[in-house]
Amino acid sequence: MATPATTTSDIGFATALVRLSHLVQAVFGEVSREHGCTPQQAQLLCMLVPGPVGMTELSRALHLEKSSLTGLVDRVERRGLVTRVPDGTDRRALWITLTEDGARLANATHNGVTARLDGLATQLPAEDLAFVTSVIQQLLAGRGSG
Amino acid sequence: MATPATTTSDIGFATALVRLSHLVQAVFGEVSREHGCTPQQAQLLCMLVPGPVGMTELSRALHLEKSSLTGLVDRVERRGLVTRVPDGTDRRALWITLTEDGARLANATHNGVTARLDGLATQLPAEDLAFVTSVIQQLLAGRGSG
DNA sequence: TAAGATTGAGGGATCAATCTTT
DNA sequence: AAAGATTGATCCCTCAATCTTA
Repeated sequence: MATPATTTSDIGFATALVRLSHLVQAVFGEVSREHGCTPQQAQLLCMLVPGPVGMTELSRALHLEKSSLTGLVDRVERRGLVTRVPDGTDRRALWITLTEDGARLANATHNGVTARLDGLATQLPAEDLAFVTSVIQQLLAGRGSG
Repeated sequence: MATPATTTSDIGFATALVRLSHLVQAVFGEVSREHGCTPQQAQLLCMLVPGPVGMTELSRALHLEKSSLTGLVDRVERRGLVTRVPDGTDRRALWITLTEDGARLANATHNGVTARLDGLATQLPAEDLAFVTSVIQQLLAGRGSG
């Protein structure tokens, strides 16, 4: 396990987390913009890759209020990336489904974000990378991973 | 250096970063709400603790467009947490200054967020914490630090 | 009553255009 | 023309209230 040289400005753990969070958000935003959509729209599309999902489950998965999701689906549907499909048995419920364009965009942005984030760690020894990933998982498990 | 037990669902580095980012954002939001403001307002106030700052420098520090900052300062000024002070020599420029209420809120939220994030790592051995912090710093240094 | 979804008000972000001062 | 700041249009979020269906 390599010991990284401590830089002159030694920031605390909390500050490091806040800055890292900003970096991740920035990467997500950049990649999405390159593909002509917003990061929120990209997140939504990626959730739909395995198959159609209902509004309620989507709002839980994306940690969004129902009303936020309504607006988000509105805009993404307007762009022709998803469609609202009525449920056969429950007339209240809707299934959000990817169009072909939506599926293409979902894959492109997911691959882009993953590549860019993994690319941040190319300088890092493989075992350090694995260790940090593992520690982060522990932190997430300690809370609701929210 | 302790080796954390690998959990059954072994997620990748990129996914770990995205989830961690969500967690940090959530903590920031919770603490700010407990203190009666939004996370963005809290961030702004914290920047002003050392002393008054100009609009242009603030927008750089917060990674915000000038227009976003105008609106943010508008709302925070309406709440009596900051004031716009004209520059003596340049009649275009403004200095954003904390009121007493603003300074109180800035300190309270900063301490709250730091405590909560540090609290996430209480289960972690001290040397693991230091190592992870150091690795994150390396990642940040590799880019523009977000 | 409860569940699924939408609407409306307000805070927050970007982008493009604008206005004043330098 | 360039710099400091604001305005307007659009997207995104929360919260509270509402409408329909179960």
